[in-house]
Amino acid sequence: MKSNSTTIKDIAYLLDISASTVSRALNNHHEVSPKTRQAVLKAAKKLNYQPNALAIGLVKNRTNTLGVLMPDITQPFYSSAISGIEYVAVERGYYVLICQSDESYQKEMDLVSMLNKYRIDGLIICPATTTARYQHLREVNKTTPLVQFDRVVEKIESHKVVSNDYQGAYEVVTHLLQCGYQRIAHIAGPKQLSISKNRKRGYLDALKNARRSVEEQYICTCTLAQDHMRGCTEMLLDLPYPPDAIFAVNDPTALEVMYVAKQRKLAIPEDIAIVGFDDQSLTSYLNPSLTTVSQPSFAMGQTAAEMLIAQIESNAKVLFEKKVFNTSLVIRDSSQKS
Amino acid sequence: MKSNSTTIKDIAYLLDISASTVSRALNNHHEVSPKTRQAVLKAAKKLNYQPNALAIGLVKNRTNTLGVLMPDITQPFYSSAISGIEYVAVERGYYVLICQSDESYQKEMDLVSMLNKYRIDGLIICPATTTARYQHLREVNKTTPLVQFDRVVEKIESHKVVSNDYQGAYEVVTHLLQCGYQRIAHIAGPKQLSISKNRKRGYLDALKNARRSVEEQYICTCTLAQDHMRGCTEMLLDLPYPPDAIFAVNDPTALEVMYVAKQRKLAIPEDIAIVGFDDQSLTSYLNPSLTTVSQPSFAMGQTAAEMLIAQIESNAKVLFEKKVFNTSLVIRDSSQKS
DNA sequence: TTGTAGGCGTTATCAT
DNA sequence: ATGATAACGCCTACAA
Repeated sequence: MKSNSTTIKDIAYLLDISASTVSRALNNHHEVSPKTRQAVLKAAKKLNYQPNALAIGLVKNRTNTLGVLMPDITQPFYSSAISGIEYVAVERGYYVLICQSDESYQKEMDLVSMLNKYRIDGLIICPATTTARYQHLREVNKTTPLVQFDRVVEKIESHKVVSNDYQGAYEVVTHLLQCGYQRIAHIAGPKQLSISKNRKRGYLDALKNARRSVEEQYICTCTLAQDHMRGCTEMLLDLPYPPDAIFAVNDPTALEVMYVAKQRKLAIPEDIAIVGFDDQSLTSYLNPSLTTVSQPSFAMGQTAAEMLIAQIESNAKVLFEKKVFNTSLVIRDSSQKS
Repeated sequence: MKSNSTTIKDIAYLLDISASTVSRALNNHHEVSPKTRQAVLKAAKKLNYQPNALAIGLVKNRTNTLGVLMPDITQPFYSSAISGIEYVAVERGYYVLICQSDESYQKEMDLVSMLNKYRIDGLIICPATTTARYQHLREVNKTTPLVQFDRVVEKIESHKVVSNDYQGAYEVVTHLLQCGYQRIAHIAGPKQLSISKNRKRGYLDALKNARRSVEEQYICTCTLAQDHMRGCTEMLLDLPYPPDAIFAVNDPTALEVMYVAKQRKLAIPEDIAIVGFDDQSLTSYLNPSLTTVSQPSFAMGQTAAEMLIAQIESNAKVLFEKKVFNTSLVIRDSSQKS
C-alpha cells in the first residue's frame, strides 16, 4: 500500500549516479555540478519524490518538529495561541504537532511520552488542571527544550510565557468597586494552577488596597468541571448576603454564572455583575455582553514559539526568561450599573 | 542535548546480551525466556528507555499515526470531531497528528505533503473552503488510506463521513414555513463545498415542495469570510422587500446575521428569524438563543477513525462506504414567533 | 532461546 | 564533483 514511494536510490538508479550525490543535489550542497543538480531535481519531480522525514530525523537526530500540548484546543485562548505558534513555526521551517490533554493528568503524561518517542525538537506545554505532579515535565526538560505556557511551574527551570494574571484580576476588582459593587465574590480555579493563584492574589490585593474586608465566604475554589462551576455559583447566590458581583476565573465559568443567574431571574448587571477572564470570541455576542479580561493569546503563542526555536538552535547555554504579557480589561454590559 | 537517550544497545550492553534479544523482549515476542524478559524490562525502566518512533517507523513502514487535517480547529464542530477521532485512535493504539489549514488551499497542500513525509498510516481530511482543486488528495489517496470528512469530493474514491445536510436544511425551512415566515432567505456557502450544495438543495426543495416560489434575490453565496458574511446580510436586509427569515449555512454566519440585525434594531424573531447550522456550544447562551441544526460531530469523528483504521489494517481490497449521519433541528428563540 | 547480519532511507565522512 | 561506506535505532529472517 505504502510501498510505492520513491527514494533517493530510485533517483540515483535512474540517473546512474550515487545516492550521496542525489542527496547533495536535493539539499543544495554547493559541491555539486549545476548539471547534475538539474537532472536530479527533474527526476525527483518526475518520480514524485517525497523525502522520508523518519529517516532524516533518525540520522540528523533532529525532526524540525515542535510539540504543542494544550489542555483543550476548543478554547479560543488556546486555539488562538496555537495559531500564533504555527505562524512562527511555519516561518522558521518547523512542523507542529498539536495534542490536547482534555485536562487529564494521565493523558498529559501519555502524550508527553509519545511526543518524546517522536523525538520532537522542543515542547510547548500548558499543563492540565488535574496535573499536580510534574515529574514528567522535569523528565522532558532534561533532554528537550521546553517552554511552559500560561500555567507554569515556577520551580521548573525553562522559558515561560504567561499573561499578567495578577494585574488583570486587580483591574477587574477595581473596576467593580468603582461601579459601586459592594460584595464582590470570586470563583477561583484549582489551587495548583499558577493562573488561579495569581488571579486570586490580584482579587485579594485590590480589595485590600481599597480597604475592603475580604470575606472567605465570597471566595470559592472551583475544579472547572461544568457541574462544579454551577455548584459554586449556586452556593454563592444562596448565601444569606449573596454577592452583588462575581468575578470568575475564566470565561467558561462566567458563562455558567450567567446561566444560573438568568435561571434565577436576576438582572445583570443590576442585581449582579459578572466578569470573566480570557475574552473568548463569542462573549461580545452574549446578552448581556460579558465584561472580561483580554489576553494577547496569539502574540503569546508567537513568543513561545520564538523562544523555543531560539533555544533549539542555540549552542550556548540559554538564560531562561519569563515573558509576562499585559492584559486589558474589556468593559461590557455585564458589569455596568447604569 | 538530545543525545542522552538510551537505546536497546545500551540495555543489551548492560545485560551482556544481544540487541535483538532486547528487541524481542520489549515486543513480547514469545520466543524469549521469562528470565531475560524480566531483566530487560527492569533495565529498560531503570535506564528510562523510550523507543525511537522514527526508527521503528522506518523499518516497519508503519507509524501507527493518523493524520487529521481540519480547516479550523477552533470551531466546535471540528474540535468535537477531533475528540471523537482521538477517542477511537487511543483505544486502538494510534497516535493522532492534528493540523489546521486555516481554510487556506496552499496551507492544506503543504500540510498534506508534510504529513506524507512523516509516513502517516492514514489521513482524515476536511478540505478548506478555498480548495477547488483536488490533485493533492488524489495523490495521497494513491498511497495512503484516506477518509473524507464533512466536506467531500464525490469523485474521489474513499470512505466518506458526512451529515445529512440536505435533510437538516430541509427541516429548517419547513420549520420556518410552519412558523409563518414568508420570505425565507438563504446565505449559502462556497459553491465548491459539498455541504453548501446539499444545504442549499434542502432549502430549495423545501420551498418547492411547499409550493413556494424560489426567489434568486433571497439567495446569496458567501465566501465565509467574516466581512462577506456581514456584506451578504446587509445586502439581503437592504432589499426592497427584505426577507423575514434568514437561514445561514453555518453558525458563525448566523452570528454575524444576528449582529447586523441587532445593529439595525430589528426584533428577533419578530422582525426576522435567524437559523444557523452546527449547534456550536455557545449558541444556546445567546440572546436570543439560536435555532440551529445539531450534528453528531463526536460520533462522526469516531466513525471516521474506525473506518480509517479498519482500512489500514485490512489486507483485502476495501469497499468504500459513505456514512451519512442524521441531523436534528434544535428550535430555540431566534425562530419562534410567539 | 539467543546471536548475527542485513536493511529501512537518509546524511556525513572519507576517499577518489 | 562524485562515490563508497558507515551510521542513526530498530526489527527480522536466518543461523546456531
